[in-house]
This record gives sequence, C-alpha cells and structure tokens, in this order.
Amino acid sequence: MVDGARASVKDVAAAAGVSLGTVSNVLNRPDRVSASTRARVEQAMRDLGFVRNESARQLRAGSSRLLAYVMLDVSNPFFTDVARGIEQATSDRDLSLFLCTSDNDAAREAGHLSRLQQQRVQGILVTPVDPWSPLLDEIQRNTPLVIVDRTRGDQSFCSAAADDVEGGRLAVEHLIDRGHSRVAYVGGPDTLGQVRERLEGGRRAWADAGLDPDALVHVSTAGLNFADGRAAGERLAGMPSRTRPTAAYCANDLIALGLLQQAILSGQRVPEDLAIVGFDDIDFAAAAAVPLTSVRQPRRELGRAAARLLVDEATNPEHVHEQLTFTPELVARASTR
Amino acid sequence: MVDGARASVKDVAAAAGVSLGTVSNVLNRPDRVSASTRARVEQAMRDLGFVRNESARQLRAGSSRLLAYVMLDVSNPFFTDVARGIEQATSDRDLSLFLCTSDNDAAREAGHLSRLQQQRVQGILVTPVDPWSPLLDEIQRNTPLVIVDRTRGDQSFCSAAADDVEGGRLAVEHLIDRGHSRVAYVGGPDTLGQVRERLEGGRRAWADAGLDPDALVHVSTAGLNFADGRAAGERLAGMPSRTRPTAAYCANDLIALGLLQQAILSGQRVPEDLAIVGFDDIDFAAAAAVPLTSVRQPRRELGRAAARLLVDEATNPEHVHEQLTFTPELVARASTR
DNA sequence: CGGAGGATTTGAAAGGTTTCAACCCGACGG
DNA sequence: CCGTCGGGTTGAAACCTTTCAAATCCTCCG
Repeated sequence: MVDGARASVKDVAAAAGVSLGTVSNVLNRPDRVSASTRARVEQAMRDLGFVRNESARQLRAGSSRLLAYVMLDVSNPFFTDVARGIEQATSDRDLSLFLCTSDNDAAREAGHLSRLQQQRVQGILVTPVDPWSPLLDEIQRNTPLVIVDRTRGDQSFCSAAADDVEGGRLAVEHLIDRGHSRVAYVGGPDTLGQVRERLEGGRRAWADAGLDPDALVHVSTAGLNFADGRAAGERLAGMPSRTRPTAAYCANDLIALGLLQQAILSGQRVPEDLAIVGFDDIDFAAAAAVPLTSVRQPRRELGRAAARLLVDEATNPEHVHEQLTFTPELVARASTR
Repeated sequence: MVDGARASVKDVAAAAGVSLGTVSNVLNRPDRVSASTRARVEQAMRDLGFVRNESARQLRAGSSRLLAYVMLDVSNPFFTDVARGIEQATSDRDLSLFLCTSDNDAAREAGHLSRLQQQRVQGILVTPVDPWSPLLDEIQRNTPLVIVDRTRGDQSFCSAAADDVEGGRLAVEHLIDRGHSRVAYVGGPDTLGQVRERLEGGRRAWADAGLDPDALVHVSTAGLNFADGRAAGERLAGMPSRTRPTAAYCANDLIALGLLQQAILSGQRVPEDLAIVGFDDIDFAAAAAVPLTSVRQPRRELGRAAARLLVDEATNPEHVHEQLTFTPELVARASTR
C-alpha cells in the first residue's frame, strides 16, 4: 500500500491517534487493550503496511525465536529427514527453524556458526564436520548447542545419535547368518569417527563368530557419496573371483546404491553374486530396483529428540547435558535375500 | 572466557581504554585506526569473548547480509540441488543463505515469508506453493523477491525457471520416436501449474505426430513423491493389457522411480514392457538400477541465476524484473532403450 | 456525590551498535 | 615560532522496539 520508507510503530501510533506504548501492546499483549482501540490500531497497521522490525524487537526484548540446524550435506536424504524431525518438534512451540549447510567444509561451518551466534539465535543444532573442534566449545559458552548424529565421549555436550557400533554389528551378523564368509566393508574416509565405528561393530560381530579377521576387508573410499560407491564397485569387480567378497557392507546408503548400480551394470546379480547392506535406510534404499537391506536409524526421531534437548538446554536453568543414543535396527530386503 | 552476561562494545572499550567509537571502527573500518590501538582492542575482544550483536548492528546500519531460500520440499533432491546453486552464487559475495522449508504447505510458507520480512533480510528466493498468491506481491513491496522454478505469466516478478512445456514435448517426442503409441502421463495434482504444463507440452508433441489424443492418458496422482509413483504403478498394472500404455512419462523423477520400482516388483521388464521417462534428472535417476531417461533441468544453474537476479534486484536501483527461462534437455538412458 | 479499584493508556528509559561532526595532537611548511 | 593539515579518536545522536511505573478514565458502591 505504501512506498519505500517503512512504517514504524511511531507512524502507526500517529495514524491511529494513540501512543506508542499502545501499539506495542496491541502487538504483544492484545488482551490489555480495548477492542475499539485495537481495531483502530490494526487498521492503521494495514493501511501503512507495517511490518514489525525483528532486530529492534530482539534487541530490546533480548530473546529470539530462532533455531538453526547446520547440516553436513543437504544432498544426503538422511540429513533432510533429520531436519524434518527437528522441524516437527519446533513448529509446535512457535520457534522457527533455519537450515544452513556446511557441505562438509569446516570453514563454511565456522562461518555459519559464528553468524548464528551473532544473530543471537536461541540455539543451534549441528552435525559437525569434526565433533572435537574447539569452536563448538566456544560457541556453547554463549549459545545452547546440541550435536546431532555424532557424539563426544565426554559429557560436554548434549547430543542425539545412533549407536553406530551396534549398527555395524547388526549388519555383519546378518551377513554371517546368510552364510557369507568373505565380506567387504566399503566406506571412508577413516578420519570420520562414524566410518570407524561402523567398521568396529562389524569387526566385533566377525570376531564373535570366530571368523578369519582377514576375510573382512576394508575397501576405503574418499567420501560417502554415490560416486564413491560406484568407484568402490569397480575396484571390487576387479578382484580375482577366488578372493572377491561375496557381500558388501557399506558405511551408508548412498555408497550402497552406487555400489549396487555398478554391480548391476557389470552384470553381477544381487544378491546371488554380491549381497549388499547399507546404512541409514533412506527412502531411496527401499525403492532401489533391488531393494536394499539397510541398518535403519530413526532419523525423524533423532531430529525430534535433538530439538527437545536443545529446547531444554535453552529454557531450563537446571539443564544437564544428556547424550541420547538410539539403537538401530536391521531392515532386511532383497539385496541380501 | 567469560560468563553469562555478554560483553558489549562498551565493555570492550572500557577494557581497552578507548572510546566506544574506536571499537566500532576496529570492527568496521580497521584501516582508520592505528595498529597499536587496534591490537589492544582486539586483545580486549578476545579476553571478554566479545560477540557482535547483529540485531543492534542491523537496527542501526539498516542492512542485513542475509538471503533466504524458502524451498518447497527438502526431501526432493531437485530442490537441494537448486539450493546448492544459490549457495554457490551467494558465497562469493559474503552473503549468507538460510534455507527454510514450506513442505508444500501454504500456511508454513506464509509463516516463513513473514518472519523473513520481519528479519529484514536482503532478499528472498522462493519456490512458492502457489505463484499467484497475493502474499508474494505484498512481500515484494518491502523485500526483493525472486521466484524459483515457477513463473507468473506477467512481469510482476523476477523468476528463473525451466520451460516445462518444452520439456514435456521432448519427453513425449522421445517416446514417439521409440515407437510408443499408448502413453501414460503420470503426475498430479492438477492444481500445480507445472504438472499441467508438462502435460501440455506432451500433448502438443502427441498432436504434432498426429496420434490419437485418447491414447495419451493422464494418470493423476495425489502428489509428486515416491509413494505416489508406486501407487500409480499399481493402477497401471491393473489395466487390461490391450489398453495398457507401453510407456509412462512422469511429472518428476520421484514418481518415475516409484513407478519403476513397482513395475520391477510386479515382474514387468523395463523398458520392454514399460518404458519410463522422468523429469528433473536428479542424481538418483542416473543411478537407478534401470537408469532413468529424464528431462534434465539445469538445477545448479537455475539456482545461480536466481541468486544473481535477486542480488541485482536488491542492489541495482535501475533493476527491472526479468523472467529467465532455461531450456531443458532430454537425457536418454536404459529405461527407454 | 465522593471515592475506590480496575481497566486502559501514556511516555520515558533502555537495549547495543553505527555514524558523524567535532576535537586533539604531532608534523610540516613558511 | 605560528598556522595548517591530516591521521586518530571521541561522544552524542539515532535506529525501532519493549517495558514499566505512573497517569488517566470508567464504573460501581456506599
């Protein structure tokens, strides 16, 4: 209805013929102002196209209704599902959620974290590139922060994550049950704690079954994407058939799907020639042409729980850090049947 | 290094023994302050753990360095790819990008838009639930706004989108070339302009080839997801084989993938029994077990272009709205071969 | 008709930063 | 030795809201 310069409460007050305080009351405690005045003020707001200036509000009131989730990789459906879980838990409480993406880059992550801190957001959820980064401690001095899908061993942060060791155990036990005795673990880089833990769990199951440790080979990949899975598939296919693993346990579903595609392209049958287990159970896993056996993490629930922890940390003065661990679950499908 | 109460410029000034204005200069025009003073101030900042209050900065300075993209559906890789394109274009200019997700819900979209407006973000990119919503016009009165992956017919907004009619034509021409004469268009709901346009293009190709209009059947779905694709697959499979289409052209890749899976599960061979064409060419399309023929949209480029338009709208006083249209391209793969 | 008490409304102060005109001071030219 | 110049520095004003104690208005009771 109007031009460039934005109307302020003052303008609205003038237009409605009331004082500044009354306009603010209409905005924040509408019950305290008489119906007729309120109507007049609201009309004036519409006429002038008034939009509350959140910066000023926040500056004075000192609180923001903003949460943020700094995600590692938007392109991985696992993280977008977690984000939806978070959103579910926050929309009830009329908090709004902003998503940022670090794209696995520590510098970008740092940039986002520091901007969020400057914005004085209520709290931050983050799946960090490196959970041990001292930057996280620094942020937490001012801003509630919860780690998602990762943990530190100590009690220094709230976190919500799945038990990766247990997940690895489930995956490999399943393959052992299916009679496999030469298995590849496909994943990397080893700098990721998660990649190591998922392997560790697998190794334990392997050892418990009394199998030859050397028959569980680690095929290391550069990252955790599709393309990495395909590349690993080629390497696997290149192995002499005597020593070639009959099953692959992958550090996540993207890798598993890449591997699956490569296997099919090169004429292998899944699961007869190569059984495949993924990790995360993203929707695309069930929907793959050979539906993928995968270790399911409760992604939505992970997000919801993390959001709850954050809200508690932000609002409850007696908050103590809590490390939630979710138990994963094996979903058997055609790729190992 | 310190406790609850946050240090302000004033505290820093006191600690460093300088005036308030000098601290601000260190922050904003470091060249104007002598090296020794600057060092002293910076040390004080570190000691006190000073974090600039962005609300106050923005309130006074009047400008924010924030952009936001309100996306329709985080779970659709198409949109996350667009988001990455946007991010590419913005990170150069030290703008930071926040992502919001409307999840196809007009009310949530409205909430996000209005909050962003209140935050006085520099500009908003949005893939709206309904491009004709008057809310968009209202927002644009105050805040630069660019429509992504949709357009209005008129000149009222900047937008960047692909030519959906042309895409539909490509898809159907391809199927005609492959000898199909009974084709299903799978997609919905029809309230989406995009769903209609992609069909429209297909119809034109169909008509140009002089084929019977009734042989291009519209299998309508409730939404554009995986599950919708599977459901459509079941309906297709239930048709008597005489009239059953030999090919499906899907409104997007998620539907196509769902359909593909359903087809394979029910024992059909793709493409022999059912050829499938998708739309968008998301990464999962190429990686499906039967790699999917799809109409590629330049997703990253779409994002980048939209971001450029937005920056221009936000900074160039002589800005005129521009509607960018990208030409899609057919990528033929095994699912139609 | 006076006054009590509750419902409304008012207006100034405060919140942390940036901006900008004014000020200070040492150096340099004359 | 004076005047000027310019780099550094200062401090008050301004940005827009919210908050809160104080003022005002009404209604009702005695």
